[in-house]
Amino acid sequence: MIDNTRKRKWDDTGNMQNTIDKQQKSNDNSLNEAIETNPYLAHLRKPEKLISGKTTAAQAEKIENGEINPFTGRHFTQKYKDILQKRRNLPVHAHRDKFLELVHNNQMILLVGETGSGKTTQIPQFLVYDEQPQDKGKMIACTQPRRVAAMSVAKRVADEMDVNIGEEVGYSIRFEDCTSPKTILKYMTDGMLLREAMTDPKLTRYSAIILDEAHERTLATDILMGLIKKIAKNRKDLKIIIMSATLDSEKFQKYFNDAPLLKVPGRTFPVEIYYSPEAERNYLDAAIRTVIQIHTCEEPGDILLFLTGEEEIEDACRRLRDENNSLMKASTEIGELRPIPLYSSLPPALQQKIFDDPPPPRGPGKQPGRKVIVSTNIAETSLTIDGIVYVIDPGFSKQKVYNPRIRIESLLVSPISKASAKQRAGRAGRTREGKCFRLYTEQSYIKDLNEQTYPEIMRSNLGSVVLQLKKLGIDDLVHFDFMDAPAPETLMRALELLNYLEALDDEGELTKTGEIMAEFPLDPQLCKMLIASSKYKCSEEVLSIVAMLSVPNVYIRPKDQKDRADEKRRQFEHDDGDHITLLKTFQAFKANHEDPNWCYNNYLNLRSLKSADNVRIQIENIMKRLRLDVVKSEDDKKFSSIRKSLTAGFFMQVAHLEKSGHYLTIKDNQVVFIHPSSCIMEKPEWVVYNEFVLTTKNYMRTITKIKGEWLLDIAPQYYDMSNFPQCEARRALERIIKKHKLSSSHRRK
DNA sequence: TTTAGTAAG
Repeated sequence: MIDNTRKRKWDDTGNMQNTIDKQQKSNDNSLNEAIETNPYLAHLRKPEKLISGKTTAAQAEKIENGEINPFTGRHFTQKYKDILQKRRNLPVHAHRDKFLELVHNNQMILLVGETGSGKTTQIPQFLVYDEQPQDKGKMIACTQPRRVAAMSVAKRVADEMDVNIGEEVGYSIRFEDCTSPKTILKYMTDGMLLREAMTDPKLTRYSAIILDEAHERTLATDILMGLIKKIAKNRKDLKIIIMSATLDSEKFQKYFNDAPLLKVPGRTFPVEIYYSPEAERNYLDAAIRTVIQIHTCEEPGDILLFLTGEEEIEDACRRLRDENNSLMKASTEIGELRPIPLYSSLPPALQQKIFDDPPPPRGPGKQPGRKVIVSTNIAETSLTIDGIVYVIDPGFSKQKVYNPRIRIESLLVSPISKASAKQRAGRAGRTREGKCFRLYTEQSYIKDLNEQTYPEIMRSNLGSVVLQLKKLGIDDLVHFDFMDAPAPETLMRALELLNYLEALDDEGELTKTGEIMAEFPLDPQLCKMLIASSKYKCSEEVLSIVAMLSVPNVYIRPKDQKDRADEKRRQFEHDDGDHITLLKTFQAFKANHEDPNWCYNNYLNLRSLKSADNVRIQIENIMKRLRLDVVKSEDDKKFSSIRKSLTAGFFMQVAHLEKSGHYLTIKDNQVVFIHPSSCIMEKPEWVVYNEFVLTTKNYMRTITKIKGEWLLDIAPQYYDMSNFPQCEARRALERIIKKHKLSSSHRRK
């Protein structure tokens, strides 16, 4: 078979005479010469060697343009060659030499590349050709904030490099390690790299680390930045590249010791911004009005409307459907307006609808229809939708806030930042020129919006983070080099929690228990509960409960079928409380062989349950590795053992029933109520709760009844009467102590 | 008598 491409190649490098001349030069070298020049012998060629850390774009491109894949020794495929041409058109390609020059002369560099610049796929490859990590037995890591991104980019880059995914190019995310000893380029979630740092504190297996999407400032990215900065001092051979879309470059440069900054333009279309002339009283009304205006007056093109939450989104969709019905009745010309909701808890099949084609015109020559996607800020970063031409931005989103004084994380509808507003507007310019309607005044944009959203580390409970940092060997948290330091009070709260859980001793040193706890990808309270369950011999059951507590709510309750859903849920309920209900639900799911129909009929979220199953397997493996007993409890003691384990982890989240009939939380005496979703109907004297939610009232959600004496037995360090405020709970506990002393002295007699 | 922005380990 004559292969056309090879034939052409022969003619191109052509020059048969030249080849023959060369072959005649020296008999000794003739074989080598032939291998070098004869394309039919190309597979015998040794790939041209690049010198690590000293390559130029031209040298690297020559190899990329060649016939043999330097990483596998195989012939490049036609598919590779096709993709290569497209890669060369990416904006980042024009900056390859500049990038290499910066990498050669600096340990750390910052790279800002707008959407469509190709930075996430190309920069790691530029580095692979330059670093030659395989010769050093090392890898290059590129982190992503999200699992899907790590996975899909890795697959794309494996194609681009003409290798099999999981071999030279791989990825590593929770539940899936798709790498091999051959791997030289590894995409991974930022959290995963942080996990690796716990066993390999200097990250010795990497010769270069790329932190991508740094502007998102996830908890893990922030910690990694501090950590890597520290590692860099002791590992001069480690290259570090911080990449992001829009980045507060001055702040980043200052933090990274004035590292040089490379800017790469993106490939997007201009978006025209329109502001409201005056402040809107009700942004939801204004948003719906704007949708209708666009639909009736503007050119074809889909709309993306940002709202704050599920309920608001469903409500807006309903109203838009009504509006559409009246419009269609009023005119036969106008196209259909089809609202599509989008938020994370929506079942995947419904999420897919955002990619459907817009509705067709209602007849020949009539106006086409239009999709309007009504979304949370999931569409701001996590999901990109092509075909959006109009964006409506009311300027709000739900954001997590943490109040260390009352130790509560809650969600609050808050104004977005300028960075967020720009990101939202950008969503209109992905396919062609677009428009963004901001439902606030320009004045308000300039004066009221913060430049950047507060990073997560400043808005979160840091229990887990502090445990991880301790495990990473960071002893002095107060002086750890955070880009933005969390509030001292937040750190104090975390240290206090870990001390009470006996993960840290009074000097703040990690204890043996703390070492074990840090191994689990769970909140400290859940870790403690698991460890205790081994002692109380019910770890099989507690494992399931922990897994169920670490996934999104499994109980589905559609607005129009509440009663039926509640009735179905009742079959799993147990008098001891909601934790046991979770256990029974999970057990029923397994007993029914994870059947999707069974889930559907019982109003259970299949996705959540499957994910609980995955978590459970992972946690069980960690327990076995740490030699913690995984045992099934004896039936007669089962539920009290489980409740004792719960108490061992959550003794700081206890409420006591007062004579008034209200619950007060322990020590800080907040009035709290049992969440209406709880299966507990009568009011037990003592309850532990999993979380505290602040809505119309202060609610405890997912609660279980316990006994006062357990608190004294299991957590004497917290229930120390010499350090306990006066209150009914204290008096109740003192009565228990007295009774116990009495009965034990009776026994002694 | 009623919540859930997003993501990660």
